[in-house]
Amino acid sequence: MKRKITLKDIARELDVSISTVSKALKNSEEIGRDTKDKIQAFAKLYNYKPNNIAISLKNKRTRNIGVIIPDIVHHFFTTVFRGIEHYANDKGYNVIVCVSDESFNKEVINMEMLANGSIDGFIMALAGETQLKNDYNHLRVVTEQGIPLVLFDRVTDEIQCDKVIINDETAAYEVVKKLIKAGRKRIALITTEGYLNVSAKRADGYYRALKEHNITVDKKLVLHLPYQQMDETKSKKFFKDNKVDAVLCVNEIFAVKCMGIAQKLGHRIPEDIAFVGFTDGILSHFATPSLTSVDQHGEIMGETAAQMLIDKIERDHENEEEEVFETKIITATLIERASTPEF
Amino acid sequence: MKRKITLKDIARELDVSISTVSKALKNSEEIGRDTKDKIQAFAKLYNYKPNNIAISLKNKRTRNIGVIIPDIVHHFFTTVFRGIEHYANDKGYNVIVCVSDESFNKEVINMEMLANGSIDGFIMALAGETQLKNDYNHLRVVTEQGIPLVLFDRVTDEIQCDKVIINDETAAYEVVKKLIKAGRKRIALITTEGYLNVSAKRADGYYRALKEHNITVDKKLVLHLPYQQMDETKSKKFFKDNKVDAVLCVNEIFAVKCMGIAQKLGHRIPEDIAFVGFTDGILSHFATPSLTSVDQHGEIMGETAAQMLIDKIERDHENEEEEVFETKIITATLIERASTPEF
DNA sequence: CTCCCTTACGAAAACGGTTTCGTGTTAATA
DNA sequence: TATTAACACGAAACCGTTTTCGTAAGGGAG
Repeated sequence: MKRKITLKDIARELDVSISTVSKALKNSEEIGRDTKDKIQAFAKLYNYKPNNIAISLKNKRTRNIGVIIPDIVHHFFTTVFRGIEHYANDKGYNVIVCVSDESFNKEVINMEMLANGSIDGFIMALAGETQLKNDYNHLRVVTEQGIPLVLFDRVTDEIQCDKVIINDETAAYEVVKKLIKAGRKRIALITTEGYLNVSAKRADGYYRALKEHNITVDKKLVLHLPYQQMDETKSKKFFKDNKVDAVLCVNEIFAVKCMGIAQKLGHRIPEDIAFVGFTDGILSHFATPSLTSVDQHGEIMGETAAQMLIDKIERDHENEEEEVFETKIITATLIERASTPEF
Repeated sequence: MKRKITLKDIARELDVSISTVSKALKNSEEIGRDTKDKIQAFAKLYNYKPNNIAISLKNKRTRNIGVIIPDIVHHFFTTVFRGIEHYANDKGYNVIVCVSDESFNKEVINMEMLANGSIDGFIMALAGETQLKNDYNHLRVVTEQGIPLVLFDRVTDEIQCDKVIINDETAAYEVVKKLIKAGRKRIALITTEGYLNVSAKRADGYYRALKEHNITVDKKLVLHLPYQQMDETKSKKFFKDNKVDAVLCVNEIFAVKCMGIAQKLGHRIPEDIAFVGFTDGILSHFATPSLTSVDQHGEIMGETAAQMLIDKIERDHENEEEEVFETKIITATLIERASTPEF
């Protein structure tokens, strides 16, 4: 087993000082041609690579960024992650991922683990539980320590930091407007239980569109389902009890599942009921009929978040000017497929 | 901005030595009650947390593990990742993820980046290109340095290390056997182009089942499609040209897409054609009809891999006994749904 | 009073680098 | 020949810990 070789090893073998070796490997002008050649050849021969940890300690920079997301087996979050990973890798950063499983405690523990020197900055989407508790102390602690933080998608106004979100409210508004223009009168909203920032915003857009077109909101047409799982009986009852001609769902699972239920009840899609979902994932493509869906451009969100974070990390080292925080808004786009009439 | 406090800061403030502070915070018997109380109180007040990087440097252990996978927007890999992350987190390890994008070069670069001290061990699934090139030198370099490595799913016999795989061959064999028992005569195989270890094994199982039941293999019934995307015209032609009554697909995308094509051509599923896919993901649940699929138990694979790796990492520190490598085989199970007749 | 053993703490090396500054040698210049 | 600048390199501090070893002070025994 060949243990890794260090500067000290090279110095000893070649009978020079450690500083000389260090400089020679950085091709410093300070070192003579012959000595440099000798050292560089030796280093290459023995495949010398500097130890990242030692460099991190010295520079107080790890070139790692920490990503904390609620779930990883989830199309949108993995898409964002891909964007982050690509951008970060390009810039020479590695990504440490922690999954909060929507749990407040896990989120706190993960942040504390990483905040003690392991990373140069955080990118995260808040756990559902955190949003519910409305407790962001762990975020505050981290930012006060001067660790850059970028929130995406699941954000909060309580914390001053960079943010990347999509125009959820407007996107929902536009979709509902299109449905109204297409002649739909009884438009349902299927959303999550509990408090999720993004669901609430999508609902806002839904309400605004209805109001603007003088459609009175029928509370019966808003169905709340448990997050990330389906309550089959509840949704079946919903479609039996209510006459609807269009449905906006805050995610694609709800949409696809409800399309199935509606179809079984004899409704034709999109003739009788039009369906639109959020999160343009794999399900939307392959559903029957294929689902018209709001594309959140996760990869772009990820890239944007990573760019904002790395900018801040690298600027941090130059000066200590007043902090300015930005919120970037990604524009969602509607991907039209077979579950809606042509708009 | 409160910068992080160090041992040195505490020592200075309380007018004791750094060593005393270090020992006091570890509750060492060496330090007097009063001094310990004083130091511990101060540390708590100022929220002292040791710097991970410094500890890593000192201990030559990072408590990070590196995971390199071909893709992250991919149900199976994220499932495995979830298993890894959960187990690792439980044991106090963090996970650094790199995505090779199926590229040999990226895989090599990522490994080199991480191998220089950033991680204590690797868990990886080989990139498609790596399997094609059959070049595993980067893996060899790493293992020779004494860095533990666990391969999963996409493995190779060329490298001696721990491995976790599923019984792909047997699983495919069993499926095809069931289809034959159910009276199907013309069973097709839809697999990937190029060289993917797992696809090859699944094909082996397919051939073995046919042979054992004296069904002559019809090369026309084996369709090769480009990986992770669909060649629509090619597959449409396939179903027009060939009369088949069952199809085994090496992934669920192929299966769901081909079901759609077959249905459009007027075939009933499962009466005319039965479909079985590999990778029991979200698509299998929501397809119409829902897809009978081989569950690869990704989460268990991930946990198993993480357990093997961490065992090895932590054993490494105890003794330098002869290395023993294991290959653990996870048993895949068939999830029967509506795309097959009842077996 | 001396000797020795605890007790309680500090000095220093080590982990593997980077970087500042000092210095001996040589050659050019006055 | 004396002065000096350029060159080439080394010593040492530093990043934040851990850990070994040394030692001063104090108390008890003889």
